[in-house]
Amino acid sequence: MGEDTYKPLSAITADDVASEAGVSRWTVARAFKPGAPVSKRTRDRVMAAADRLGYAPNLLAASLASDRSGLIALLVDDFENPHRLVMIERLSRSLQGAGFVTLLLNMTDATEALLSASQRRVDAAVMIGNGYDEDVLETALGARRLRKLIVFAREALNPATLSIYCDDALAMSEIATHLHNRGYQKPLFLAGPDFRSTVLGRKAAFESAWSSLGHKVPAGIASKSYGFGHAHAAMLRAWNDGERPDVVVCENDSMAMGVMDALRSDLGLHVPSDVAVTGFDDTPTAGIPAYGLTTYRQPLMAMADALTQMLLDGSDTAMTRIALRGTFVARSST
Amino acid sequence: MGEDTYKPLSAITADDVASEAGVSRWTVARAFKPGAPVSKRTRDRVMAAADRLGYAPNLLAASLASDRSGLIALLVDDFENPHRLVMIERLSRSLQGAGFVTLLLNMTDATEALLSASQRRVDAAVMIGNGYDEDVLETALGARRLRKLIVFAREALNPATLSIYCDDALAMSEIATHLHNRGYQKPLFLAGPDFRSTVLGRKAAFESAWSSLGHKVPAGIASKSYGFGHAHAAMLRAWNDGERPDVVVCENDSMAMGVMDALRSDLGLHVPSDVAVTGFDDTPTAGIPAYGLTTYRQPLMAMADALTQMLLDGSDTAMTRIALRGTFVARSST
DNA sequence: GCCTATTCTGCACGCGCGAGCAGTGACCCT
DNA sequence: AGGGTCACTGCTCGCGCGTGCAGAATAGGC
Repeated sequence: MGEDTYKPLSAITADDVASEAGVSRWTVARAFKPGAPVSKRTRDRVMAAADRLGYAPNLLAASLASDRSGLIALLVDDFENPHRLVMIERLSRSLQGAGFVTLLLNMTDATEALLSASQRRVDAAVMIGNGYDEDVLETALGARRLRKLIVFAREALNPATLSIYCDDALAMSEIATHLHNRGYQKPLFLAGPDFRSTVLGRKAAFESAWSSLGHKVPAGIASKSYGFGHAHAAMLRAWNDGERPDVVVCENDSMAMGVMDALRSDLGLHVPSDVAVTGFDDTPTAGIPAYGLTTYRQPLMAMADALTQMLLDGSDTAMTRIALRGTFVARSST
Repeated sequence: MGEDTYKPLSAITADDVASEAGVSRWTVARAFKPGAPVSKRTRDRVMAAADRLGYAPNLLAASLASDRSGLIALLVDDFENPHRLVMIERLSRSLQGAGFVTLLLNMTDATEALLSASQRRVDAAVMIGNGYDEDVLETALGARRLRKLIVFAREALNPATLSIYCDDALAMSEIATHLHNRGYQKPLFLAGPDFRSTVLGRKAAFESAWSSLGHKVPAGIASKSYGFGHAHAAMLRAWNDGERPDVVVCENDSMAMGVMDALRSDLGLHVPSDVAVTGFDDTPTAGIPAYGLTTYRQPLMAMADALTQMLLDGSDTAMTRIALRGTFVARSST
């Protein structure tokens, strides 16, 4: 049979292949299932027939019948942050490698996105964001319908919620030590709008690390968003308010770059000689000569793989949180 | 009934709601379908019952029965390019607004990704990339199984393939005119590895526009990828080979930034006084003071909406290609 | 108050496949 | 050769819902 005998795939079912190969529908299914009890001879015959007809199993029907969809929802907010792209890429790659497929949900409304995910019967939902309120994870409309729910790249407040993240305490301690060794005295912490930062997050981690090096508690300001522009504005405001740090420690790279531009272009200062800057994430642009940002790289691939592994094992009962160590990256901004 | 009567969603079906509301299963379905013939009274009763039980329709089963999944596959490659994130965001937002949901496929192998999409019975597949060979779109294993296939942000070679893209001819003509007016004489076009650029793409468009302004055909070089690093290297190589342009016209912003860094940090030149640079896309970082890149913004939101509209109408027979006009953005790099 | 026109509502059937059991045949041992 | 064992194959039922039609209920007209 030539290629022209292909029907639209939607019309070809396991039954067609079965009669083409002279076996039953269930044998066809077995042929397509690795490790199923079929003789090599029939499997070959089935596969040949399937090939001839251009058959591929309908995963929708399979999901319905088996109650496992192989779909993983990624609920993402803050698309302004270029780092999101890296996360998404790592996750989708790791998941695809394990036979999962990624449902990308633009999370303007977390509850709605969770509902949408549950209606598609995803095997798990992964939260990637800082703008959502964690309470929705516990409401019925939110997450109770979901099989599994994982908070990614952020430590969940609720100890019962699974989360996979970069160890901020370790990270900030490395940054603090670095700054201490370089002789900086007056750090200013620039946090995002997320109140969590002051409880669990990087701000708290930095403060604790800096204090334990024998310094007094550093000053801190907050930006209206995690983006470049608001950080830029926040830096200018702080400077005009008389804040005179010798290093600005930022909660992420986007903000750090906003700060650097404010310092250099608007205030005419030099980085790092007048004021140094650190970031977090090691965004692609952080490494370019124009910035040379000292930052901290999250172990994204390891985090993604940990997630995939967790989904494969179903080892959700064992651990509820996985904190991984990243790598400190020193560049010319400090 | 309190919240505690919620069962895992997977256990609640339309039947449960039906008996709770004292109607038949099909009436429940109608209540959830806008515009279906149900009396307001019963619809309200059904919705109340559904609410009490925490019911939401199983979209997997619905897809199987109706043969429309509401899934749109996004096949993406080149995650290095931060511009991809913007595209993905616009698309997912526009599609979600129309009730679709996005399947994100990391396209390392286009054929495999297309197969995966077809097995999930997506309503359409959208190709976003420059690294794939368009031939796969016509093979049986590739696209013939797909209901609809749209090439996004690139003009399809095959005239029968639907595509939605920014009008490169217009764009390059605006850029060329701008450069001409500023008095530049010796542009160098930096293309990506994609051979298409020389036929349909931006390179051809720029050459034609530049020539029609009375100049001779500009010089051109190619980079090994669309990324920052290779563009950086390509620029240095060209310079060492004696190339002395007064402006470098790049196929995208990432490359343009690579070129700027090569010019400034490695060759000690000034932009734009020694050599000017233009990009394409208006990436978030293009606007920051450190670059101030003159570039061209694709009308992404309009492109995304055009796609959504096309999917809603099913107006695929009417048009096969939609070229939209973007906006030229002049900054300090020229 | 009865008949028709119009809503509504209920139902048989099917979407394509998976789980788990029941059967068929082959192969081996005594 | 007969009985048992194991490898393989077929099959019944069901996943949850949509489609199209037939039957029931309601409204309107005289």
